[in-house]
Amino acid sequence: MSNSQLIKGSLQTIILKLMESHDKMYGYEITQKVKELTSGEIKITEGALYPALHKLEAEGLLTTETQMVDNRVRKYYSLTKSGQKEVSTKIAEMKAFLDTLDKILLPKTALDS
Amino acid sequence: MSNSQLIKGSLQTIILKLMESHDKMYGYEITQKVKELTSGEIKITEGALYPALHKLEAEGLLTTETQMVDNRVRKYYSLTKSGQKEVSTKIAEMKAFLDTLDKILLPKTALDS
DNA sequence: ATTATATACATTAGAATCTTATGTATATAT
DNA sequence: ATATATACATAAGATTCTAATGTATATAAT
Repeated sequence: MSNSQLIKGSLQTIILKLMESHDKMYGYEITQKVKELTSGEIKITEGALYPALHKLEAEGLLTTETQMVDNRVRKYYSLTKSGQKEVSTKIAEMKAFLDTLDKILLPKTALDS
Repeated sequence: MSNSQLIKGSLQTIILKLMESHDKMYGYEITQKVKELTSGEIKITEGALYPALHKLEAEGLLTTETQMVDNRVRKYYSLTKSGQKEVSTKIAEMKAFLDTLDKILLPKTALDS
């Protein structure tokens, strides 16, 4: 993510969640999809993306298959069974954390607006 | 934060936001307040807290005054003018990021529940 | 008496995750 | 000939965290 270093650690969750609605995706496609979905507000850099993909593969959450398309290599990633479970876990963890964070960040006068 | 390493970079925002509703706070007090507000779900470790406080002070967002209480040293932190402005900025940035994140993490069938 | 816990500060080693820069290679548009 | 897009990847350095350690006082428990 090239912009806000505000929140680190969300990249894995983003990747896994995207995979949930796409049978397979390759790295470059992920960067473009995220840019498209967020109107350019989140830009995933290669230096963050590829290590994250390699790690998710090493952890058994993603598998790969390489294809040649237009004389260029594409490495497609897909969710494994384990990966499918992990998506739900990671999303739940993030929601829980954000709910907890709200307890601090929301003004006590929570009935505003 | 002892639990989720999911979200790094939110500690500064947490500290500044807490300061907004407390004229002055000392380090240990912050750890207890956060634990209390989040029912023990977020535990700030000293290794994260003190460097963060020192950095915020170095950036001119916090000032300090030391007091002796019960024969123990307490270092009180307060928001500077600059710090007061920065709270709003940081909160706005975090909200913006979370809104953007939702574009990816929320299922397309956004009308669900 | 001694040990554990609470209060209160702080630093350090190591891990994890990011940015920025660089590298290789093909294809297309200017 | 150059820039941009597509497509992979690594490496140096920065930042931010955890876990461990250190110092010191006060109090509660055994």
